[in-house]
Amino acid sequence: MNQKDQVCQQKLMVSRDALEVIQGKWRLPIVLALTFGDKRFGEIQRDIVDISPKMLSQELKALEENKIITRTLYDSMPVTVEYSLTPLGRSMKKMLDELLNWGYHFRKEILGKQ
Amino acid sequence: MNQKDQVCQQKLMVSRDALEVIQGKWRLPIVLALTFGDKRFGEIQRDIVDISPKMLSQELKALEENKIITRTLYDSMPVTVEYSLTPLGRSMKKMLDELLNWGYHFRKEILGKQ
DNA sequence: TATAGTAGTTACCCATAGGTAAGTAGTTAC
DNA sequence: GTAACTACTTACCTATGGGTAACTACTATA
Repeated sequence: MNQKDQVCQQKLMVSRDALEVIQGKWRLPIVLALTFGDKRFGEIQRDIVDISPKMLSQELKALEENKIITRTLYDSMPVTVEYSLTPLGRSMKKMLDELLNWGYHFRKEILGKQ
Repeated sequence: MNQKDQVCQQKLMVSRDALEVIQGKWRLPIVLALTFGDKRFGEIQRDIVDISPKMLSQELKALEENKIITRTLYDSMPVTVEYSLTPLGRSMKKMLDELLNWGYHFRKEILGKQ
């Protein structure tokens, strides 16, 4: 295996690890919503209008397990819970920005939106 | 709805469009492999060692439909087919780079690899 | 007492993403 | 004539991602 192939293999491995974390319909949207500031369960649900509480709860848990978000419970009445990005979560910003950049481009070029 | 919320909604829409194209286990790895140069069916299969011919064929078709790759048939003996990135496909490079950057970071921080 | 708001959970179902294994078709080389 | 190379296709199965609807638990307020 030559060096080019080795670099290719290495990148494929890394992309695999990364994809495992951000796979699915909802994780990136949730992280994206939290880049606009810490939010409560209900707020995220109002942002991402068609996510069900089941999926939101499930995906928040997965993101917390991967150290991308933090869950903070407040003993207010009624109880509120706030989700915020960890440093690792905030480190996704550039990636998200480039995803959005490409997304705008794709919408314009292929979908003809805007 | 204030301006911040509008920007958030807009970005969520765009991320959704983008995600629909790159969703799944194999599409980004395929695009990544092709950033190293045009490749034949069998070459991609050898790069991405655990992809089945069925999935590779199916995902190549999807990527072609979304104008991200091109399929070129050569009348050699035996017939060979080459896949290459379109300009739209090449425009994913920055996004892929940032995904990999984040992936390296994540591997180091959380998975403790390398 | 009932309604509404907080943040979920639970049970059930279905579509589809993806895996496995075998088959197709044409040509070349042994 | 059979194996091996090219590039797939087809049939079948299963795991899981995701949807829907209803329910839980606690408190405040009307």
